[in-house]
Amino acid sequence: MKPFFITTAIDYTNAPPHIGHAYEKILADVLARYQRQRGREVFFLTGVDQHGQKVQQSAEREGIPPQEFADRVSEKFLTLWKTLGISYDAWAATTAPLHKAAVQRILQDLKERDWLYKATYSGHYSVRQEQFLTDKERGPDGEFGPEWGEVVLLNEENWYFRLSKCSEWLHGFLESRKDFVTPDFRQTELKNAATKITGDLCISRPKSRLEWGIELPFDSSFVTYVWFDALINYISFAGYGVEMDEGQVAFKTLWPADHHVIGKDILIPAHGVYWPCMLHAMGFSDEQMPHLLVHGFWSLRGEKVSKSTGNVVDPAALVETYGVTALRYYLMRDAVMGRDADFSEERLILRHNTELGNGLGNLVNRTLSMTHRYRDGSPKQVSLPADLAAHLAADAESVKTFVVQMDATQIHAGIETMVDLVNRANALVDSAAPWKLAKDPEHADRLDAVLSTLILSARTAATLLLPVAPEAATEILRQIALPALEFGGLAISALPEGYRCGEPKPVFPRLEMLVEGIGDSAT
RNA sequence: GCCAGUAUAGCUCAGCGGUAGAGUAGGGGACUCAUAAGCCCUUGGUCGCAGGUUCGAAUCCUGCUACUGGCACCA
Repeated sequence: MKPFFITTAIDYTNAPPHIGHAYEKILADVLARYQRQRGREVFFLTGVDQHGQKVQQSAEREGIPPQEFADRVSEKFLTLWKTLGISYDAWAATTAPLHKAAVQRILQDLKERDWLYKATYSGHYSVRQEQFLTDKERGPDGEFGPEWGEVVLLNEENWYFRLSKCSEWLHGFLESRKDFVTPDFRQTELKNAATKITGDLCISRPKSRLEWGIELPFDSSFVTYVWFDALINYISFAGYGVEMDEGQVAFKTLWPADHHVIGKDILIPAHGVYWPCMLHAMGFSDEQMPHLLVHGFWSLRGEKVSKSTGNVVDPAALVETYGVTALRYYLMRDAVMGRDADFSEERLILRHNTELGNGLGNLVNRTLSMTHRYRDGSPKQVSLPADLAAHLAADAESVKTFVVQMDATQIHAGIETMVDLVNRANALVDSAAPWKLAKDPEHADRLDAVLSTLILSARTAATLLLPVAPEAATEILRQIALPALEFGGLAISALPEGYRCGEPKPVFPRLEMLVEGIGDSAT
């Protein structure tokens, strides 16, 4: 089977990471970990977009070289991904020589096949903002507002990609590949929008305006702008257009990407129109087109997260306060794939304390505690009575359901399946009442069977939690002294020979609400 | 303006043609292995509004309202 190839958007190194960046990477990480757990080889690519005007401007403001500025911000992302346990296999930094070489090779090839041409654009240009203005920027009076400063009429030469040559192909493609985009309502949106996107795509900036980019191989007075730099990362870092050496993963075995995980803001037109058209122009067939997994945004108490309102949530601070387990669990649990979600620390704490602490954590704790108290950690091997066998059979069904849900990228649903399994196990503890069984020697076998069943259920629950909360799930497995269950393996209804469980210790300490929330800087 | 999405219990959401559901929060009870957790029972809703189709609609259709988003020749 082809390796599972998953990418995220590469983050722009102009501003430090916020909760949305963290969410996207955790999302991709959970899917990557899940696939590895299933035994599939995984190539998980993430990275940073380091070129561009804003980086150049920010660096100038601080009086340092753009590379230094980009590296500094990149470092913040790298640190955060380490904190969050993002298990990426490759790091796509767009200033890497390998990437530059691939971009230039692709541009040269497209130029030779007449996909690129040079043309002059003339329009209103804001000297202060260093950008061309459109009618959208005009005020109600039809004039450009004072925020643009001096506006001049300017002619500028640039290189263009013949996007319009692809429009017919794109429409056909979106018609035939119904599952190009997940969720499907995004594909509908894309189809409607794609028909309105006409004209060609400007892919360059004159160096007089922007130096911080990859030089066009056939015209040294220009750098390529945004998309032919950033989007190419998905293939350049997978080995496309790069000289192969020993350690390089062969591009052909990886492509196409199983998921480009992106936010809804960059679907149209970048990933939904430009990217497939670029690939098409490069000679990729319809079968070689990747799949887009589009996620929603997090708002903060119903408000859009934005720097101007100061309600940006710093993921590093959240980890500091609540721990990586609670954050990863909450973000995956409360956001329905593809839809927007509202972030609140109350809910983060609620999810953690009820489902993880009271539910799973307590199940593990009480199970191990009783196993030690009544059986010195080693339940005797007995054949299971019908009710307990049925309980384990239900667990096996839950695993199947989980696999279906995770394969469909419905992570929130998968977690719910885990929670259901835990609730069933907790109910079993009460209905079987081991503390009563322990008082009567006649029920000795029954007690062994119940404890074994509970340990096996806890193991299954920890297995399902593993992709979402690897640290905590690993700790549970350590305490119950069993390896994770293998997906697709046969249901196991017995503990191994000579089994002895470890000492229980709370894995999910209760979280308390702080008087002042992290996102409350405005108050 | 065009195109979508959402509107169901205080909160988060599921149901998508056949007598209103889950979790959580609130109330009550029995228990004691456990992170005063867990278990059982229970109070909460004229399913945004108005029409229509149907024997029957939260579920399909039409219109309206509110909120969210995409697009509108942004190089």
